[in-house]
This record gives sequence, structure tokens and C-alpha cells, in this order.
Amino acid sequence: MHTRSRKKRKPYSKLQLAELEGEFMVNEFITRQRRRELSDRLNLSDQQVKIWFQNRRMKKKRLL
Amino acid sequence: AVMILRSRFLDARRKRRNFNKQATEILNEYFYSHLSNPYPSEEAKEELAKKCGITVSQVSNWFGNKRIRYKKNIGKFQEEANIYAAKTAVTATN
DNA sequence: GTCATTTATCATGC
DNA sequence: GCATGATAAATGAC
Repeated sequence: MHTRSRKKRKPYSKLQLAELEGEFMVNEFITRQRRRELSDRLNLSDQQVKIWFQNRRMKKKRLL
Repeated sequence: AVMILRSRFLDARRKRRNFNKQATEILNEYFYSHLSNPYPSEEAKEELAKKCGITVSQVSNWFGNKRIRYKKNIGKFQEEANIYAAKTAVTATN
């Protein structure tokens, strides 16, 4: 009936965050290939990893 | 490892302090007098921030929280809404 | 891509 | 014990 509602926000695990932060230190702009590998390894969707990097760059800017 | 500690340390800035009554008063006055469109422009945010003695980001946070919490429970804010509606009505006649 | 949001969650105040 | 401010996922405009 209703157009599928917005996906509920779900906090990531410490392991997932540690891996994402580690990759962010290597390069703030992840490539499509590495993104796919990382998302597969962390059980996250490709879109989620992409969004995480976007939000992470915004966070970095905010902390300056 | 270092990153974890650093992130946890920086999250300590999450220590929260309530705004003073005067600031809350100013923010609520704006919110309830723009209830049909409670989205202050960047200029309006800067003005509010200056008046309240807080940052523009804090103004944005306040409106973000206020909008969602008001929408989720209008009944709980009804009394507050009436108070500020009356207040702005009085100031408008002066 | 950035960036202002929405929403849920977190951490603290009282 | 909730109220409140700040942050973390998720969406959408541009």
C-alpha cells in the first residue's frame, strides 16, 4: 500500500566502524572496486558504504 | 587503536549543557511564529545564534530536534504553542 | 560529489 | 525517569 517507508537508521558495529575508519585513513574517497570489496566483507550494501564515506567527510569538515 | 581512543575522546564534546532560558525563549518564539514553515534561512540562523549566544550549528540542531519532536507529539507541545502564540500576538499589538 | 534535512540513538542534566 | 542537545544513518535537492 504505502510507498515503502524510509529505512530505519541502524547503528553500525564497532568492527564495521573500525574497518571503515581504517579505509578512510587510507583514502577519503573510496573507489568503486574497494567499496564493493569492503561492503561485501562488512555485510553492508554498496550504497551504505558510499553514504558512510560521504557522511564521514562531512564529519571531518565539521570537526575542523 | 589510536583512532578508537581519539574518537572516544572527541565524543566527550558530546557533553551537553542546556541553553539558558532566554535563549530557549528566543528560539521558541521564532519556531511558533513560523510554525507553517519552521525553516530559518542561513541569515536568520546567524541572527538567532547571535541573540542566543550560541553557534549556528547549535541553532540548526535545535530546530532539527524541535521540528521532529513537535511533529511526533503535537499534543505535548500544545500548551507551549499557545503560550508563545499569545506572546507574539501581544508583541504584535505593541 | 556537497550539504541541509530527517530520524533514531546516544549521553547527559536534573 | 524523561527532557534536551549532539551525533550517527539515511534521504533528497542540486
